[in-house]
Amino acid sequence: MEDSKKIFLIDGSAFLYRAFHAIRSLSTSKGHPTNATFGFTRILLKLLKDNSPEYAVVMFDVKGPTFRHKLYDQYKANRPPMPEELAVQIPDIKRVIEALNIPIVEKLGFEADDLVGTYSKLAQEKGFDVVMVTGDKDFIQLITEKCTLWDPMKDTLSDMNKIKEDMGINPVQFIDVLGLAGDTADNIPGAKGVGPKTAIKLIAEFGSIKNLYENLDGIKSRKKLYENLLSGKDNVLLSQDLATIDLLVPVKKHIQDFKLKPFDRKKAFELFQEFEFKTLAAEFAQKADKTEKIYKLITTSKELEKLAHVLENKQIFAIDTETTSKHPTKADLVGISFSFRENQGFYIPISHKDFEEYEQPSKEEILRIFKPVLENPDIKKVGQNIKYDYIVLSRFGITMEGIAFDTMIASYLLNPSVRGHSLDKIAMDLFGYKTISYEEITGKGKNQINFQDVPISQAKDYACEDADITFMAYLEFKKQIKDKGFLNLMETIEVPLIRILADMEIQGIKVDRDALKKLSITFDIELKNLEKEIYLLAGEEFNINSSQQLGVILFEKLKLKTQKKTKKKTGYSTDVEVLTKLAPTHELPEKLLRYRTLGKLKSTYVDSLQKLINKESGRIHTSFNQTITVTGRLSSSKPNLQNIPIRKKEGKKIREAFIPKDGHTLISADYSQIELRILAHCAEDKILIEAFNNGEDIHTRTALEIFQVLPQFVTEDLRSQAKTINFGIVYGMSAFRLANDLSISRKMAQAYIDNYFKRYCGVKEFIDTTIEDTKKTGEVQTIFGRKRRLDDINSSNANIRNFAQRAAVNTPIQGSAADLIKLAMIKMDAALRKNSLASKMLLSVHDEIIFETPFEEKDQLIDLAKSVMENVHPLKVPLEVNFGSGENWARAH
DNA sequence: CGTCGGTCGTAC
DNA sequence: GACGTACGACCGACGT
Repeated sequence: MEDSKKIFLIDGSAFLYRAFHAIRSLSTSKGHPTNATFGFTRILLKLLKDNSPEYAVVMFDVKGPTFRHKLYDQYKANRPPMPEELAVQIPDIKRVIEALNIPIVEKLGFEADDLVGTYSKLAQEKGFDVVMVTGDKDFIQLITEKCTLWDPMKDTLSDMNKIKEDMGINPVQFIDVLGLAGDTADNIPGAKGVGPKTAIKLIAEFGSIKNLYENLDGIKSRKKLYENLLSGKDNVLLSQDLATIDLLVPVKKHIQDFKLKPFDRKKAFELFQEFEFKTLAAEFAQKADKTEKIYKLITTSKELEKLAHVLENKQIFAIDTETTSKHPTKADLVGISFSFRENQGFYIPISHKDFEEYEQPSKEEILRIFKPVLENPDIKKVGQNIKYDYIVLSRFGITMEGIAFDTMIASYLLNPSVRGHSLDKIAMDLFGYKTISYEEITGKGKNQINFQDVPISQAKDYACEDADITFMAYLEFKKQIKDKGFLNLMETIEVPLIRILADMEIQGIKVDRDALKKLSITFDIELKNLEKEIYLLAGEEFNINSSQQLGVILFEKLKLKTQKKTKKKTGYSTDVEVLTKLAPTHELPEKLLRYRTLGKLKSTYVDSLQKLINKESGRIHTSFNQTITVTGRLSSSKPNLQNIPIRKKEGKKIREAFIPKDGHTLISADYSQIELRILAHCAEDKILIEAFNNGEDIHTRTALEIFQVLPQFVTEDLRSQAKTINFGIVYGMSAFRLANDLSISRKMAQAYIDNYFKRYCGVKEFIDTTIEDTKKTGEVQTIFGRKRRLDDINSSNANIRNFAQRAAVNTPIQGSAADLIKLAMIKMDAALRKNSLASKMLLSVHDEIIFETPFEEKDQLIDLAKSVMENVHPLKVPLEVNFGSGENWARAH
């Protein structure tokens, strides 16, 4: 049996509105609204993807009077005009539909409904199965055995049976239902007092409006209804006519005209770029035109020497390495690619396993020919995440010099709020290129092969493209970085930092594996015991790590007092705050708190750290990420060494496992109150500046100011409260939160905050003007000109707006601190070299630098670091650095 | 079996 | 609703 053909009749007009309202706000960077276009496009693409229809057409209403207006001059009279924001998107939407090669039908004097009705009839006559795609219930009347109604947004399908079951009527009787009930949205009156429910009941009972009126006496007992129907008869008959979808619109196009053709991918891509639909654009992008590209494999000595010679005579070139691992500190070089001209690339295979028909140069030959160029500081290099290449080359025996630009960092500086600055993304953003993906070459998941096993010819295309696009992106980003005022930041901070971070990663930090092993065992024993106790107290075994299961135990089984819901309202919160509050009422919460603490330490630190000890070096080599945070801070991962515990007793044990190598000591240099000092500087607050200039204890000073007491009465408790407020101010803390943290009333908390701002009026003014300025410019910046856009600051949603306001205040402070410590690292590195010290910088933790120093260099290092770090950049207040040293990180801090 | 959002906890 | 910036372990829902 042959399947009959299917056609989708899409009610475009209904979807305009639904798409418009479903997505609250979306617009291009120029402010052109795109929410409806995006919503519409998404529905359309999903429909096409899920159903792969052979035939489809989109129907639209045409602006202007229809036959219904002639019938009834009040038709749709109460409907407000289409919002301007939506109206301007209609041409855009039609362009998208055209690019997708889907036919559009519209006709003056008729609504989309009538076109759907007419074509539905025509299609069924030709033996098609019809799917009407709409959210409009009026279409129910068109449902037949061969015609169904699908609402893609609710994903509900209505057919004959469903209507019969749900309403007890045949679909065609729905016209009469609408006649009785009317439709407020369309200003169709119907009968007074009769809504959809009553109307359905009546039609189910009487079959039709005609029959209802012929037998109206039958409902005389229901007086009100009877009277309403009687007096509203004219309206009902009119409404019935208005609700009837026209099946005989004189249309020109034939069903055959609705046979779909493939998308015009190029057109669609260009549209999606214009509308800034990044993901969609990426989907529709084309690969770069290979005929324009010249990608060459370089293998023979002659070719290698020629290439090296060409590179030597370039001002700058792009370099990219292919390796055996994503982690640079254990990656071995597999190949190198270069580019120094758009659309060109050269690939040197070095340690591919399968040579195919190619000869592969030896490591010695590569070193002999390329080491001089790569180590020449006068020949500049650009890369995409060139820190990675630097580390890999360093392991290969080449210390790259002359790093001049990094496209990943450029992309980040231009917009730090974007997540991810991969070359793929950059290629898409700048050139609309879809690059060959790593997975395309190596496969993914368990089938992924090592780059060493990638055939050389494929590796060549991939590697050359990366170098080529890096060079192209460099040319473009160089202009943008200069034009937008980031050149100084780039050249004096970010680029010099690359090599320093790389050296720190290469250096790594020593950990005492045995100490971690012992700790793991100790924790494990206590965890096992806690587990037993918890099961006993709970009366059953469950997964303690599942906050969901735990919530059920605590609040349903044991009926403990519920405290709060989780942030996303998915269930009971069981966080530390809740458990602490519950602790006095039951034994279980206490045990859970202990279990959580130990479990966290064991899984996140003790066990994970051991796995990341490098086999060659016996040390841990974190990755410092330079392009992650929105404020300009560095981040650290694999492992994150910026959140190693310190505050609690058990946590300290983990820090104790970080140790110096033989004959060395760990030295920690940390900026004291750097953020508050920056606040003092930016806000030019008299009291804050005075306090820092006098070397006062800032928390004591704040206590004195806001509690209005004499210095001798500032107790440790008051100082601690003031400390909370000092930190809170930088984060935009509310009275609510402060009250909670200090266990005081909200009123009291508000009074503290008011006092704070009264005394530190410069801070108050700084906060206000920062927010005002951000509203105007849409961005904030740090002392060194690092910028972050905060368009949300003008959001109509108070939550979103408040969030942006807090970020607006915090970012210049946190970001400036990041700038300062980065600069300090750069100057420190230079100072170590200049003084020929053997000390190494190992880590940077936001306001702290950790050094590994030979015993005999300790005093010299501290003197040097103190002078360099405290004088890194003049501010309106002095910078102060505290030092600690010891046989482990805990002692050093 | 991988992905992803949610929750929780660690740091500055 | 209510404190900024990160990373990551674990759970559980969901898709393949």
